[in-house]
Amino acid sequence: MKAVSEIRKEQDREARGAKTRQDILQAAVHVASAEGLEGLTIGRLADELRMSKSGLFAHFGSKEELQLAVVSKARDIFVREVVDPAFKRDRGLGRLLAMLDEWLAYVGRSVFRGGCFFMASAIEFDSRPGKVRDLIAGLSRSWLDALETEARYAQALGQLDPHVDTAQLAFELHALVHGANWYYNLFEDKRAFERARTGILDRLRHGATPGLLRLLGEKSAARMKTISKKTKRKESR
Amino acid sequence: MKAVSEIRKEQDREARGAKTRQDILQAAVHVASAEGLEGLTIGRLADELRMSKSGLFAHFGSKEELQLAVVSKARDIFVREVVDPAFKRDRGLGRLLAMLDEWLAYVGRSVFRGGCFFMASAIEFDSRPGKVRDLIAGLSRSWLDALETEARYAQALGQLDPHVDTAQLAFELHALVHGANWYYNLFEDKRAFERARTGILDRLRHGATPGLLRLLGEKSAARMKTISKKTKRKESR
DNA sequence: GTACAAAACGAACGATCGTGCTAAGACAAG
DNA sequence: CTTGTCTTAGCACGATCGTTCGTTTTGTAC
Repeated sequence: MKAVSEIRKEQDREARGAKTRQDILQAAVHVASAEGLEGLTIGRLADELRMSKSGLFAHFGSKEELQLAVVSKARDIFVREVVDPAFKRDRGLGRLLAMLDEWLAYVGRSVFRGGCFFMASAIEFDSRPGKVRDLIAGLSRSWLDALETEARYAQALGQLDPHVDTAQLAFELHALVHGANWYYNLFEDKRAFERARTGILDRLRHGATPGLLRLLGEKSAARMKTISKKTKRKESR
Repeated sequence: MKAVSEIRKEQDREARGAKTRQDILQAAVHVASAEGLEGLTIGRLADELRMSKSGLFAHFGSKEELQLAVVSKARDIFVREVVDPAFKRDRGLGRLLAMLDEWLAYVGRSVFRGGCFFMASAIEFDSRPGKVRDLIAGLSRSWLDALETEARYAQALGQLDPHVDTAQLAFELHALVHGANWYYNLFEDKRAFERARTGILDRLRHGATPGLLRLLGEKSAARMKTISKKTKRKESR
């Protein structure tokens, strides 16, 4: 057992160290998104933060622990940028659409330098067993499940045809955003997002119940205005 | 100008060296698909082939040249494994479907250890300017265009509704295979391919002309047998 | 003030990176 | 056989990798 004062002291220390740790992770997450989790280097990171290699290293103890911390940090950013805004919407079709829209927007505003952090790290680690891979796979699974869960809510709420295979739907919606991330980052072409959104709306419209189809139509029309107005003319060359 | 004999001699040398070069690239392409093009290391590769680092290095002159050669080699393999089989089919919907099927099959039989080589390297290099990135982007563009071209043929042949936006269609088909590659390699779950194929057939059916819809239905039924028979039971848990 | 613990540092470890430089071996031309 | 060219090897370079170790700095408790 520790005295109160000792605990107090430790908390202060931790708070002080935690500040540095967060600064490190903030920088690390952006380096990793551009260079990959394996390309992320302790020396390079220390230089960027004007710290000593050993001082930085002491916060994590091993490179793998650093990578795990970076993935967790990326998760926090993803939650803040995508999940939280979307979850302000009511459950069901509205939230599902918001999740996809926020996700596309987060790719589009390049929250991470190298596109969606999790798509990049998933492909980097998918054939590299270990804790890092497991963590990435788990987070990816959760997000995919969250999409499917929302589709099920939409069914329960009568917004989506109950005959629709929600796992299939989640797979396809996910694939469309994946495709947009790929297209946008490789070709630097913002049309990727229109394409993805068109696909998403088609998938959702396909299983929408007649009553809610109008609702969806309104929503989508309102949202599409922002993006597609300028590019629509370009497309009809 | 060179004498005939000199040219003859050089060709022999080249042929001898080219054999070694091909052996190197064969190994390199598989290492790169698992570890990434940047993770591919000259020393590691030399060990694997029981060559000296410098002897191997002399074939390329720089790491970037090696990477470029590896990407070209991967292209050759992709052509042999996917493009050639698909292009035996007649132009139009048949070939388009064959391209996607062969592509999925090539991902499924893990021609490269780390999933589809080009998806992995595209994401690795998309935020890393240089010749390698340009080469990958060019090849990706060609393949995407090839999909769209075939869709246009399908329209010209009356197999596909001429109102369908072929660029949009190609984007979505590509995204579905992309999604399957991601899902399969991350979760090691072969259902990825059923999902992708279901999505692909939905996309094609959507714009199919009434006459050819029956044809498509037959084709898809014949092909689906092979894959989904065993997994269909698993799914209905 | 002294005592103590956490945080950060500096220097070095062995390993490996990409890349040169030089020489040995293989083989064809004269 | 000599000569020249191409292939492969040997060796070393400076840099950087992840990691360890002992020390110094910093800030709080007494």
